[in-house]
Amino acid sequence: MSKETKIEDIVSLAKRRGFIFAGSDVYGGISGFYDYGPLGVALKRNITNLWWHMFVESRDDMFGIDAAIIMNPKVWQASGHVDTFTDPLAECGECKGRFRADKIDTSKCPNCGKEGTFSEPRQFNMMFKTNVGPVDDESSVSYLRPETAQGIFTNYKNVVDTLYPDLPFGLAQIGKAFRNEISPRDFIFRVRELEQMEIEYFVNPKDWEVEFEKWRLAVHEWLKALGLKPENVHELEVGDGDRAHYSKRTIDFEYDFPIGREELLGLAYRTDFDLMNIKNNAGKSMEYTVKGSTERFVPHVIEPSFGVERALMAVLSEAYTEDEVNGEKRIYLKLPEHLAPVKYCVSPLLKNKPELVAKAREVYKALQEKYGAVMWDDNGNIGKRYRRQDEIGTPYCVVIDFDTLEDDTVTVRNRDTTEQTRINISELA
RNA sequence: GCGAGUGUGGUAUAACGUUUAUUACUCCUGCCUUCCAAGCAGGCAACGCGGGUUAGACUCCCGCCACUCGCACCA
Repeated sequence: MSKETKIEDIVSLAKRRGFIFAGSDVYGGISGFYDYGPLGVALKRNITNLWWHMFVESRDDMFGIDAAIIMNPKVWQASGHVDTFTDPLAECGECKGRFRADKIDTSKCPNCGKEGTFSEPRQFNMMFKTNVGPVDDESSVSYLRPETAQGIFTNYKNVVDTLYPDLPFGLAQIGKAFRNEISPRDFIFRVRELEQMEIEYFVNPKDWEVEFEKWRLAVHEWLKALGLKPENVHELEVGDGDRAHYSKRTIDFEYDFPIGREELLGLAYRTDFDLMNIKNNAGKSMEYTVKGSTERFVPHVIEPSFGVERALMAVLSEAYTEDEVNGEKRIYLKLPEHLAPVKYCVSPLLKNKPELVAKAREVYKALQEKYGAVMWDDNGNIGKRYRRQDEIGTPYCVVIDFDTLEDDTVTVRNRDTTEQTRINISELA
């Protein structure tokens, strides 16, 4: 990321090149929702796929899950979300302070001391409400999940009953969550519909510190794989007063976004809080019996929680680069190859030479079959195509020229260095 | 949700109470082009939405929506 990169530059590029659009754009947009265009989907998928590969497919102790977005409302009562988020808040007309109407004497403002200035209490709940089934009353109310974690906890027993994995083991999930934020801000940083990649890692309580440390290191590996420079990543040890009540240790991983240093992901030790909240029909907690022993306990949980949009925004911020070539401004996305939405762009050097076009088509087809994410471009001149590909972060441009017809070699132009090398078609990859 | 500000093609912008709303880049078509946004010809494309004032509103007024910045919120 260039020092002076502004969020507007990224927003503008994201729209111009088909990465990210305002939600419902043609109708004037809707606050807190964004849509992904062709390039954005590709980039986002590359990120989530990388995560899934890294934390699920390549490990023996991790299992995937995909729970429904709408759950039994009891889930949100047990987790505390219903109570926590239905606070009636009243506002003082004098100092604009907001207070729990059920916790204070609303005849006098505890902040400025004015009397009789409070508004009627209003409900502020971050959960999106909906009704399940044809009846539209209190009995049918449920919520769009405000986090994916509960979908994992509620399936803990199902997984243990079916696979009975050794501890420690983890369940991973990628999915949407919804929060009715009062004021969504900063592009895709704070949104009302978001995607999370979450892991609940179940451990023997005596091992939590060791496992927590392993996860701390694993998180850094992940951030490295995203191409984020270590100097832009910061660990914030969340202090006693600031942690959620159930957490004994939390590290916020922050990133130097163009909007400032903000939270990118969280790593929390949640003790046995979540599993203790869930009881089976006999009122029993989710106990785990260590195989071949009589040791029984409710596992403790370490939760690495990743926001997809924030990862995406960090990747874009890190990759956005402006420099000068021949006195002209060049904008390019220095994306890691494995994240780039398009891996190769194939062009004939000249569009009006049928033999070049035919040969280029051949190469294009071959690469597309092998990699999928390949683009064809024969518009304008070659320099223009390079710049176009630069803006979407395509690492390599392959050009077919007259020599290709003779000896099957092509020019491969590197996005970051703009250097060109001549290689045989068979060596492409 | 509160306060302040801002809304013109995809992006960035100009002007104006009254002809067909300016310009650049992008984009599309054709010509040309033997490696970094060249050139020529043509083309698509905008006054956020609704109401009011007016003979006439992109321009003035009101409401809504969206965005930006503060506050608050971020369990």
